Parts: sequence; structure tokens; C-alpha cells
Amino acid sequence: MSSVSSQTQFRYAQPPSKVLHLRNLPWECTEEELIELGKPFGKVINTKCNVGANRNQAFIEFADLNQAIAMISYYASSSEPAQVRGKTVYLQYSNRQEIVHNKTTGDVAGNVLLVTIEGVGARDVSIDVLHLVFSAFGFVHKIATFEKTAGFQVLVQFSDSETASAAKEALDGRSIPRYLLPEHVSTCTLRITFSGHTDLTVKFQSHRSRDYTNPNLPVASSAMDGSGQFIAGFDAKKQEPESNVLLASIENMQYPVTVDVLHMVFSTFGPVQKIAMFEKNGGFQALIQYPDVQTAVVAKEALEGHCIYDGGFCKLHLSYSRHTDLSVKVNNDRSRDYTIPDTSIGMLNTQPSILGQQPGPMMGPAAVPHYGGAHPFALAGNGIMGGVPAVPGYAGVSHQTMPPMSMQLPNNTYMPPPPGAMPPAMGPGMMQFPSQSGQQPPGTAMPSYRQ
DNA sequence: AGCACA
Repeated sequence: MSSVSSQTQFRYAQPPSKVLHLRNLPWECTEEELIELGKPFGKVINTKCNVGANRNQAFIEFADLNQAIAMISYYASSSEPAQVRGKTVYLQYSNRQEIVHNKTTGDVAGNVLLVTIEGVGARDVSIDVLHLVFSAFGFVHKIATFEKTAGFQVLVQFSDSETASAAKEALDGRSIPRYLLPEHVSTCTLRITFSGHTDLTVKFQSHRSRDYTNPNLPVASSAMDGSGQFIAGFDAKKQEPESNVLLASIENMQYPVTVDVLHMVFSTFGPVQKIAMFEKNGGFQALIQYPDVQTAVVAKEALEGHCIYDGGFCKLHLSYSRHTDLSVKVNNDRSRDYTIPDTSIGMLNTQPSILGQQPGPMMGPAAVPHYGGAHPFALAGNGIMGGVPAVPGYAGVSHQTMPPMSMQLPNNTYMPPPPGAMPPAMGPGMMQFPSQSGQQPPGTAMPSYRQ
């Protein structure tokens, strides 16, 4: 307590400043609009928009104090209020003398993203789903999740800031597809900024942190911290010896699962080298070979328990095979070797009717980081919630490079989305995923973020 | 509709 009180001010009557504080601005007001507004009164040398919790406040800084005074005076006596896009804007002197751009975080592009997930039950979004979502843009090195006052937050580490920027650009403000979420979780909107971090420290593979660059990292067993929910889950499963070859058991196979379908599904995570299908005690199984263990691990994590088709059909159960190299002697409808150069031709010839797809080792994320990443959603967690089918080519992915998938099956529950359904430039508020499934009414899928 | 991530 000192003698500041001699300067008794009315709470909102600020002394003049060349910085003006504006409020009640329209959503996503631009710097240009602010400059337009101030221009008649002087030279606007700095602005800061989207300020405050509602992001509807801003500051403009004039070159000269008199210019700021001119603007305030004008609108103080004007019958027409200051307006932006027809919305009345309230002006006053700022309590600061200059605009400070706090660029410490959030605006400086880095390779690590800070993601805040808004939504009821957001903390129940699994790390695997997050991995899936962000893998669409490139290799995800590490993920760490934590809870702060801001809510459920996630740090996602990419190789470089370009990749991170691409992910941020595409996903900020969008929502995780409904069918990737547990039912009790509401629409989860992603708010993304750049983190100041460049390399995360992940000590354990756990339900809240992963290091995808280090498969040998110990799995946290009891090392989970106190917030313990349903911890054990997949952490236990990870103990089994990993392999580059996955054994897939297909449960409830009401619809044919072809080698091509499997190839499509598993190519999402990297190049598939070989596939062999066979029947075992009445059930269907397949071996899928990747070039490396790591890819297999990612694929297994992402696909385990998911269904290829809506309605719980063709549910995948994955384990690691003891094989490391499958011997595929002949390419037929049960086995395929994609490492043999002209396999693809033979494949198209043998199975042209179903797919007409480009077979492709080139479809792996590793090979085509920017677009390839889109695939992780192909099969995406529909299985988790018995949701939507695997339909590739969602988020702005060129349909030339992603031919319609093998969902043209006897099952007409879903078809590939119509060409116009997923424009490359997505509308506000949503990652564009097919919502043909009756389980995902468009209304819930496409919340409006505009006001 | 009220001051800038604490």
C-alpha cells in the first residue's frame, strides 16, 4: 500500500495512451480490419488481435498519442459507434503504453505442438487415437499428455517445425472424429499452439506418454502416477516380444477380407512387404509383414480391436508373429509379396474388379510424409466404438492418390464418400471424415465454430 | 462488454 491512491481513477477511465484497447470485436477479427478502423485518425504502427479469453479483444497502437486521442474523442461524440463488420466495437485507452507481442510461445513455429483438447471427457481420448491423428502429418516422435488448469493437454513432437506447422494448420480448431472417441466423450476440439519444447523427455511408455523413437523404452507398469484410472490396458500387452510381422485374427468375418483390403488397411502405417492369409481352426488369420518392428508396433497399437467394417464386422486382433520374413511363393488371393517389382501388375490383373486401386508400397506414411499421414484414419478407431468404416482419403488428401478403398463390398453400410464430400480445403471446425454411417449424424460431426 | 498465458 503506497500513495498511489492520490491518483484515484475511475475503474475504466484510463489516462491517454497511444495504445487503444478494443473489445466486442467480431470473431477472428484481422489485423487489416483494425488498421482500417484506425487509419482515419493516424498511423497504426502495431496491432494485436484475438486477445482475451473470447479472443474478441484487440489493441491498436498509433504512432502518436494525439492520433489515439483523436480516435477516442471522435467516437466519444459520434452518433455512429466504431464498427467492424457491422459490429459495434468499444474503444478505450489501454492501460499500457505500447503493445507487447508475447511471442514466447504459441506463435513461434517449433517441432513440438501443445494441444489442448476441449470437450467433456477429453482426458479419455487415448494416446493411440492422438497418435493416429497426428501421424497423419508425419512421423510422430513422442507424445506426452498431462492435465493442467487449461484442461487436458498433449505435447506432440514431430521431426521438424514444418511438419508440426502442417499438423497445426490442418487440425487447429478441428475436432477428433466422433468414431475415434469413446461414447461418453463429447466432441473434442483441438486447440493447437507451438510449444517451446524441442525434445520431450519420455521415461516410460505409458497411458500418458509415448516415445515412438525408442521401442525399447521400459513400459511403465506400476510407475504410473497417482491419477490412476484404467491403467493396465495395453501397457501389459506391450510386453510381448515385438516383431515386424503381425498376426491378425479376424473375428466376425461376415464380409470378405481380401489381401487387398488388408494391404490397404495396413499400408496406412508403412509399406507392407508381404501378406499371407490362412484359415486356422475355423477362424481367419493373416500375417502382415513390415520392413521393421517399429512400423508393426505402430500398426498394432492403432489397429488392435478395430473393425474393418461398421457394425463390428471383421474385427482385428493383432499379435506379434514369431516370423520375421514370410515366404510367399506365389501371388494369389491368399498371399502376396509386394517386394517383387511387378507384383503390383499381377495383382491388378488378378483382382481388378474389386478395387482398381493402385497397390502400393508408396502409400506408407514414411514414404510420403505429408499426404501419407492421412491414412492413419483409414481404418481408424471405428472398431473402438463400432463406428464408421475405414475410408481413406479424408483430410484434404488428393483422391487421385487415394483411390476409393475396398469398401465397395456387399456391405452397403458404407460407400466411399462422394467426391465432393471431402474438399481439400476443409470447412471450419472439423476434420472431414465421412459421416455416412448412421451412427454419426452430420449435425454432431460438424459443429459450427463461426458465430 | 472491460487489458494481453498465470
